[in-house]
This record gives sequence, structure tokens and C-alpha cells, in this order.
Amino acid sequence: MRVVDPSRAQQILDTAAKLFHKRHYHEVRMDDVAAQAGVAKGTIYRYFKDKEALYVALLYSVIQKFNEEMEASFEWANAPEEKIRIFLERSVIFFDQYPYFLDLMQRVEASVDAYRIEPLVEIRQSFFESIARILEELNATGGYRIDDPYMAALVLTGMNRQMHRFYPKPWPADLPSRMAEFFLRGMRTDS
Amino acid sequence: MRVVDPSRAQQILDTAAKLFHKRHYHEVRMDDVAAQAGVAKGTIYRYFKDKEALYVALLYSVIQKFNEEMEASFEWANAPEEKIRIFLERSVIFFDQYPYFLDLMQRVEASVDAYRIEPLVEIRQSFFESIARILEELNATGGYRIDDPYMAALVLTGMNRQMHRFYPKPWPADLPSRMAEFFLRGMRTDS
Amino acid sequence: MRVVDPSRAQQILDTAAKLFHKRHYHEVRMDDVAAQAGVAKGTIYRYFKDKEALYVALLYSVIQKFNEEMEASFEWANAPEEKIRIFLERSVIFFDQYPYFLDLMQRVEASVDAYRIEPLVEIRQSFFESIARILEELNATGGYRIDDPYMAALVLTGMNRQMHRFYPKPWPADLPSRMAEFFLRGMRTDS
Amino acid sequence: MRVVDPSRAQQILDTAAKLFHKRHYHEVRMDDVAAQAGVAKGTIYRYFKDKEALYVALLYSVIQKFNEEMEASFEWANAPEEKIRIFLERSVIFFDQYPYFLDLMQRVEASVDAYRIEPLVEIRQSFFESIARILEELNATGGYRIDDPYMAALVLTGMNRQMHRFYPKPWPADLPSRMAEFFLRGMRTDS
DNA sequence: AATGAATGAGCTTTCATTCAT
DNA sequence: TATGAATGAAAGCTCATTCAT
Repeated sequence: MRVVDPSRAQQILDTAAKLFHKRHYHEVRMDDVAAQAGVAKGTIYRYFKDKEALYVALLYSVIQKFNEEMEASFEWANAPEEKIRIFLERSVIFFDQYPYFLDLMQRVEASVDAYRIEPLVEIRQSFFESIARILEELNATGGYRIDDPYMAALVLTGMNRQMHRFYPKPWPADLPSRMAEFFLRGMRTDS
Repeated sequence: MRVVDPSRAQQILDTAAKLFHKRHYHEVRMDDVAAQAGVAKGTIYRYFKDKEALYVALLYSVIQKFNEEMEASFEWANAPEEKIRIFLERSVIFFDQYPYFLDLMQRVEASVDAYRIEPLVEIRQSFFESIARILEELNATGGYRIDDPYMAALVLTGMNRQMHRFYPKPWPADLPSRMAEFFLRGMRTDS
Repeated sequence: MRVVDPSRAQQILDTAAKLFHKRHYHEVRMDDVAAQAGVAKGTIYRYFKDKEALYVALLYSVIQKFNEEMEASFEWANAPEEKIRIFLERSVIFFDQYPYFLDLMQRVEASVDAYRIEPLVEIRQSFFESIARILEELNATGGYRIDDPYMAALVLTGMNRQMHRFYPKPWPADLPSRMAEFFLRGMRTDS
Repeated sequence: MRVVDPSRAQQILDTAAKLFHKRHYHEVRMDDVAAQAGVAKGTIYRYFKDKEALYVALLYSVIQKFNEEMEASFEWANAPEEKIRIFLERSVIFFDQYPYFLDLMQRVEASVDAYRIEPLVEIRQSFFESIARILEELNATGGYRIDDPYMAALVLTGMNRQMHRFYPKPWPADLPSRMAEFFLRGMRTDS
């Protein structure tokens, strides 16, 4: 199971991303992955122990990519409010690109052997923590009263997600910043 | 396919609920539904044309139950703010009871023949509309500035959903009212 | 399994005839027989031990009906040639009415437990013998040389059957008599 | 569904022939085909889309083989009378080898989606036409009066078929030529 | 005696996984 | 090492038969 050619693994992962983000786990066939990736089916099994391993690896790589993108984007921000806005804009884009991402996560938790998802739970924790850090920064600037950053993070991501699902596309350009405005006002202390 | 004994249909539906809310569509076997429901496999097919029909019927009955519960709860409320709070509390309870509900809806939208889900899409519309109505009531009381009730509804339900998914259980008793508070403050005009 | 109401048995048999003559054994469902016959499924099992028994009873009744019709028709004939013609005309009509008849017979021989078909084989023998008798009569009139009446009977029935299957309907009125003419000429001694 | 190994497809087809010629469509299980052919069940489905496709492919291959054999046999004949005799002899042998052939055809015509059997209907047409051609040759030699070659072809094949079905085996060696004699005399003009 | 809802063995078909080449 | 044909366990669905009413 040792990986021989990392670019080959990536190529398979990319194909898996395309397919798993369009259809659910059991609706994606290894045949399709192989065909789309331009490799033989057996080759997939050289790089990933089985379908589930491929799936977990995909989730891991996606969430990692998300984290990386986010970190990079934050470099451009000064105030934490700005980070919120960037976060919303970028994450909207991201969930647009990977519409099934959170579903994927949840499904994995329901169906996959527990020991397999440990790294996923960990990396998701780090994702929530990075948001929590921003909200604490926000807190520190004064004018906000976020006594439960974890709840606040869930509010932020949940609203974003629901919007992405059901708010008709294409979105007006200012929608993310309106969402940010709403969120920030909800967090503000009563003036 | 005519239903002969409604209680039997309900018994199957209840079992389906238990199973589909624990596992995803393809992970639930008709054998299991039959065994858990204490009926023979063939009996299921007397009441539901096929697996998909059972699935759609389940979703329909769940969302219908939700609407009914909600309408009943609103009887107790005076102000729209109160309705928001009740809505949050009841829907939290509901999604707790049917944790996969929205996933189910989404799966159906992705994979099931369109003509089958028409009633589902319709009934979900009416669900969003009932929330929209509340938010408009809220608007009418003054002190709020909800220029996009649909977005507001998505914010409300999305936040709620994410909370339910990821906020550790058991919840503190005041969590729904804190969520309501946050939501309402976000909607308020700047004083 | 004792028959309680003979007319009820006949009613089921008639329905079975309609269905088995349009579709093959396994393509006819007991549900359909019951529905078409206007009785409950369980009732069929009062009159016939199982599907196979119904099927064999059907064959038996059909071949018996054929024999009876034929005997009755022959009353009108004087010369054996006339009987041939009548036989052809009547049997064409009959196979038209029961297009799968011979298929049914053959299928039964292939699929049904041996002890069940004894009465069928017997009654078919009597059918061939009645034809053989006619051909022997024909022989006795002189001018014909039928040294193998059994072969002749098969030639007659086989030609008739194939015609029925593949000769485009509707038939010209004189087709049966042309067939008779052909058959008789083939049987004649060289003048 | 691309055929990868023609000999493997043939091997499956041969097994299917054995089974479908012994039992009827619904009595043949894919499990049996697989077991008898010495391949896994899934392998069958690599070569044939479904049971029906296997069935139609079988019929096609059988009728094609028949046509080929016939064409080859006719090379040896001089007079059309000779061809009739050869045809009878060869086709008797053929139906002996494939006793259920016409039943198979009929089942397909009754129950299979029309578009699937187009090639079969076509190839059977060509089979009847090749017989018709012989009978027209016969007509051209003088001494015969075949004003309806299609009817004559049905007479010939029908008699042959019925004989095969019901005339006790083993046959006397001269039976086919006696059948030919009978047929030809029936076709002759009155001297 | 008649009913028809319930039964469950048995069928076709799919697809993750293996392994000879 | 890469391949993809072969595998066969497992799934959805059907329908002859039974039996409580």
C-alpha cells in the first residue's frame, strides 16, 4: 500500500473529489473513479486500501486545502471584522466548489469505522478552532460580547451553509458582506 | 399498491425513520426494514412501490409532522419574538429527533427522479413560507429591519441546523433562547 | 380440494385460458387469474391444488373441447375428404382461438412432473387417433396411398399450425380448402 | 458490455443454448448458466447486458448458424428438388439439435421489447426468403404450380416441425425423403 | 366457503475487490 | 508496477402459497 507516485495519488484524489461531490458515497463506483482518473481500477487499490480509505483521504485533503486557503487569505486582513468577511466570502466560494463537503463529513461519521475518522475529527477541530481564534480576536477589540465562541462559529458556518444550499444563485455580489454585517451585529454588545 | 391497513403503513414508516435517520439511503437494506418492523419483506412492497417510494413517503410524513407540531406550538405565542423562540426550541427538538432530515432532503434532490419529489419540494416551500410570515410579522412590529425575509429564514434555520449538528449534547437549557437572542439582535435596527 | 361449485371452477378455467394463451406459464400470475376471474386468490386454491394443477386442468379441458367440437363437426360430413376440409377449417379456427395450444402441450411435457401429464398424453393420443381414423377412411375409398397415417396426421396438423403462425391475417376465405387440396393431392396415388 | 474474449462469449452462449433448449426462459436461472459455463455470474453480465440480451443473442446465433449450414449444404445440390430434400434433411437435424427453437422465437415475440428483436425478425425473414427462392426455382422447372410460395414454405417448415415434435425417434433413414416426396407431389400440377 | 393480506424463498443484477498477466 | 477481466456476496424486488378472519 506504499504510495509509489504521489502525483498519481493526487490525480486519483482529484477525480474522487469530482465524483463524490456530485453523488453520494454508494452512488460513486470505483469503475467510474478509475475511468475518469485514466488509471486502471487495480491501480487505485495500490494507492488506497479500499473505497473507504479513498473517501477518508479525500475528505482529509479537502479540509486541509480549505484550511490552507483560509490561512493564506487571512494574510490580507487587518481587523478581525475583515477576517470574518473574508472568511465568509472564501468559505462561500469553497462550499460552492465542494457542495457536498459537510454532508461528506457527516456521512463519514455515521458509516465509517471509528478509528478511521480520527484524523478527520482532529482536522475539523482545528478548523473550528481557527474560527474561534478569530472570534476571540474580535472579542478583544471591544464592542463585542462573544461569551461562547464555539456557538458563534457554528452560527457563522451554519448560516453560510444554509444560504449556500437554498439561496437562489447567482448571488448578488454584496450578499456575503450582508451576511457578515448581520453576524457582527448579532455579536455586538447592546450599545 | 393500495394501502390496506394504515397502522401497518405507519409501523413500516416508523421503522424506516429509525433506520434512515441512522444510516444513509444505500446503507439501509429492505431486509432490515422488514426485520425491524416485524413484517415480511413482501409486506413492505404492498404498501410502498419500491425503496425510493418508501423513502419519499418517509420524508413527506416527517416534514408534515414538523409543520403540524410547529403550527400547534405557535398557538401559545403572542409576540413574533416569542414565535422565534418557540420555533427554535421546537425545531431543535425536532432535528434532534430526526438528525438526518435535511440530508435526506438533499439526497432526494440529487438522486431521485424529479417527478417523485414534487410534493416534497412543495411542502418545504410552505415550511419556508411559514417562517417568512413570522419574520414579516416581526418586521411589522417595528424595531427590526428585515429587508430579505428569505435570507433571514435561511440564517435562522442554518444556524439552528449547524448547532444541532456540532454543538455538544446535552445542551444547556437556555441555548435556544440565546440563539434567539442572537438572531433577533442581528435583525434589529441599529438603535 | 374437492370442487364445491363446478361453474366456479369453469369460470376460473376460462380466465386461465385467456391468460395462458397470451403469455407463458411463468408470465401469468395467480393474482391476475384471480382478478380477471373475479374471485379471491385463495378461492383458486380451493379448486386447484396449485398453479401447475390449474395449468394441466386447462390443457385437459381445451383438448377435450377440441375433440368434442371436432366430433360434432364431423356429423355434417359425408366423404372423408369432406372431413379433412372440415377438420382443417375447424382446427384453424380452433388454433386461432387458442394460439398457444400446442406450445402449452409441449411446455407441460418439459416442465411438469411426469405423473401429472399422463392424462394429457392419453387425451392427445386419442386426438391423433381420431385423425388417423379419418385418414384410414380416406385410404379405404381408394385413390390414396397413406401407408403411414401417423405421419400424415402430423403433416396435416403441422402445416396447419405453421400457417396459422406465420401466414398473414386475415386469411382469404379459400385458404383452408387450398390447404386441404394440397394435402389431398400429396396423399394421392400417382394417377 | 464490450466483448473482450469472443471465445468466452461463445462458451456462455453454448451453455445458454443447452439450458434454454431444455427448459423455458423463466426456468433457466442465471446461476445455472454461470455454474454450467464454469464462470462467475458477474462474468455473464460483462458479455450480455441482461438475461434477455443473452437470450436474444442465443436465438440470433442459432438462426445464423442454421442459415450458414443451409447455404453450405445447397452447394451440393443440382436440382431444386434436391435442395428440398437437403433442406428437409438438414432442418430436421437442426430442429433435433435445437428442439425449443421456435418456442424460443415465439416467446421472444410475445414478451420482449420490440426493439430488441428487430435483428431476429429480419434474419427470420431472410430464412423464409431463401426457402421461397428455392420454391420459385422449382416452379421455373415446370411441372409444378406453386402460386403461393410463402404458403408453400410454411407448409414445408410446418410439416417438418410437427414431425420432429411428435414422430417417434429414432427416425427411419428414409423419412425425410418421404416427406420431400409428399411435399413435391402436393405441389405438382395434376398430370 | 370465500377472502386477500402476509409471507419469504428465490430470482436478477450490481459492484468492490482480487489476482493472473 | 499497472492492468482490467473475473469474481461472488449482497441487494432489491416478485409472486406462489398460506391462513386468520
